[in-house]
Amino acid sequence: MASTRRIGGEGSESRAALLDATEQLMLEEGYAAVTSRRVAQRAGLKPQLVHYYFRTMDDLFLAAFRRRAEGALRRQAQVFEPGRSLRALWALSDDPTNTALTMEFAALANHRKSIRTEITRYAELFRSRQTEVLGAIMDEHGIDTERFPPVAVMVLITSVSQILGMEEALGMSAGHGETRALVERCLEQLEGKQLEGEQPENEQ
Amino acid sequence: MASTRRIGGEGSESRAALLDATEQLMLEEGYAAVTSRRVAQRAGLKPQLVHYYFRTMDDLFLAAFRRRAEGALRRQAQVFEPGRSLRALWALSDDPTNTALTMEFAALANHRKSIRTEITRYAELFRSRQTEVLGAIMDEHGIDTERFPPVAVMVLITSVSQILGMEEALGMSAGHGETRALVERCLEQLEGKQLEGEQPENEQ
DNA sequence: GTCTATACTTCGATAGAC
DNA sequence: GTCTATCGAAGTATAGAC
Repeated sequence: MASTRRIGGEGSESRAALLDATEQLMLEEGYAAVTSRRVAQRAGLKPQLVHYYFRTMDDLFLAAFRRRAEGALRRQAQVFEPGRSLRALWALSDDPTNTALTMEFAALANHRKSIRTEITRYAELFRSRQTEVLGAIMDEHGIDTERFPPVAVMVLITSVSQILGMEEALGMSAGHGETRALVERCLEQLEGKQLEGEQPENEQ
Repeated sequence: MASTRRIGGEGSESRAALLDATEQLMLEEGYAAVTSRRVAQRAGLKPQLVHYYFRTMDDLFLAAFRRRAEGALRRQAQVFEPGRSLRALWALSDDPTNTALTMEFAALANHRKSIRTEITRYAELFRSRQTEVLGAIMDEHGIDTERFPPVAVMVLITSVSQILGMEEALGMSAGHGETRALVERCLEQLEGKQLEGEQPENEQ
């Protein structure tokens, strides 16, 4: 009971609206545009409600990030249940909204310690789960996981999709078509032939 | 002569100090920490000098970015003169200070139009020059540039080095060792044997 | 080229009424 | 749970003296 001040309802409608507004602002104008006044305005509420529900702006960012991260974890778990496929793994990484928001949160984390801790925590959780799935897929396809450690391949996949998303958000496109085509060829090749001993040109 | 106000010396010592301070702040605390007051304080000057040399904060950011970009272009030109090597290309991409600053400027560009234009301009210039060099190197090594378009390979290289740098700035390291080792193996293999027709496992 | 002084805006956060 | 009112801090930018 540090400071006896006020409360903040969890399942509130206004609260959700504030989180939505936060995401929108981050996507459209960057995290610096997320101020109590602007978030409230976007949500059709008064600025003071931000502090009622979140106390500090850091808390708001944290809540927004956690909501996204938990959603992504759930989506990830769903996608990999039925028939685990490389393509699903790539599609999940390549979601534009996710890549843009991730980059924005990463930039934010550069100067907010409380957020940095949470981001790295979730990021490593993601990576370990994704690596687990990827390793299984690679085994199924008979890919040499000594030469191509799943975690390294996972870093490659994540890197490419993140940068493509980020560059596209900036309006860049040079080389993107060729890159996506290359990725596509690799996926086709891997999904087409299973359990062959030949050396694959795939890099994903 | 839009607004007849004041001047701003180009080769000034204070000006350079302000640009240095800007870079430091961006690296240490993110672009949001770059305010006229804090930049001046870091440079041991008065806040008003920022506006004397740069008029607006956007001008300051632009000047800082251009200085970096021009330096990088010069460095790039130097490195590729003697014996163009894949390793040099990778090392240039993998410079930690550059990757961190690039990400920070990219984040900044998300909500400052004047900066976005300049960043994409330079980024596409970089990519085209790097692709040119990479294409030549790949030809020398007999790599099939139909299957692996140089520009796509360049996107891969850039992606991996950028994300590794960004994650390391955040304190992450999961999979980095394995990824660097994988890149290293690819470089060795490519530099070791030239002009062989066999299908290479390289992904760079 | 650098300073003092200052106008104006926006921000985070809190107190207290309803 | 939402409102009015408000404090103090920090931001950008400009005018004008030295």
